[in-house]
Amino acid sequence: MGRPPCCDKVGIKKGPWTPEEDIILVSYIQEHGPGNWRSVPTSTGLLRCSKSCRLRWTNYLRPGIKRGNFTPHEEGMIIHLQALLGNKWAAIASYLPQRTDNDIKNYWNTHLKKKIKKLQSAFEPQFASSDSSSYQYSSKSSSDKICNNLDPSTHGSSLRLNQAAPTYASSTENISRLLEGWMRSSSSPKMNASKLHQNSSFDSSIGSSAVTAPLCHGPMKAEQEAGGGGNLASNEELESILSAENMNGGLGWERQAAAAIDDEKKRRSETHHEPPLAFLENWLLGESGGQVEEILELPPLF
DNA sequence: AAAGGTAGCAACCGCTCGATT
DNA sequence: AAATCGAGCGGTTGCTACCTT
Repeated sequence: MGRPPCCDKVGIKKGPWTPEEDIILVSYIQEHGPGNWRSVPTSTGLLRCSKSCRLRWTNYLRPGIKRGNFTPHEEGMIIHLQALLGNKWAAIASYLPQRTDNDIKNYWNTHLKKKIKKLQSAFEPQFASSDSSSYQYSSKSSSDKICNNLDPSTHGSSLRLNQAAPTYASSTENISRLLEGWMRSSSSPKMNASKLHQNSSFDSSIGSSAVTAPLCHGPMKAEQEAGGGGNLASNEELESILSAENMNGGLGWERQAAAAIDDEKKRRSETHHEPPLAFLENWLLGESGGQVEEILELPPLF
């Protein structure tokens, strides 16, 4: 069945959003809450299509979004998750609650993909023929090498890893102040998202956003998105993985992760199944079990 | 100082899916 | 059952700032 475009494209403005448009959009959402995007252009007078309004909100204006440099730990998480999930940016974003899938995707394409390719060719000649867009661990030692060498502080990368935030972002920070009322109640991202989620006027969009997914639905949402249910391991497999992981008690977080990766590699080589994401969830989250602020405070893996 | 090249990122495009009418 | 809508997703594009020559 054919579906008409979200807008008739006549008289629709495209390109970068101006601060004035942002203010109009934020003001409208403050009053009505996000959702019913189709009515936003007509209600606000914005010459934008509904989809553009929604994207602007979810990728840029929505409260709780962290902008600017990615931390080494965030880099590490993205690399690990991309290795296991592939280009499932929304699923990856669900583990990095302050980042949008678009941000992560851009960061991967512009920074990490090159970085990994470079390291692959430098440390593992056998990597050279592989596609860096789907980086896989070939061995614990190689992953360790990569891990160690991804730390921007330990190698003189010419990449502009710490580029300042765009100047436009600073102008939208003013707009973000409009949202202070939402944010003031708590300084914790989890609390912010939770409180927002509790706010009935925002339930519809915030509750369904990828960024808040682990807060509202737990990482299983990412699991469902990435695996679609079809790639999940059986209960028996999960139990064996989890019990094997429990035997690693007392190891450091990084060693546990490496050990878990090793175990999973072995399991995958034996079963040729896709990774059960509960395994990933388990070693990423450890005991925190979805507590995002704890994830973010984990020691840098890279 | 100027021109050309490059990198980074915001935004768009096209598609799918689930819910609703 | 079909049509429509809202939302989500991944890939791609185009603008702009920065870098190099």
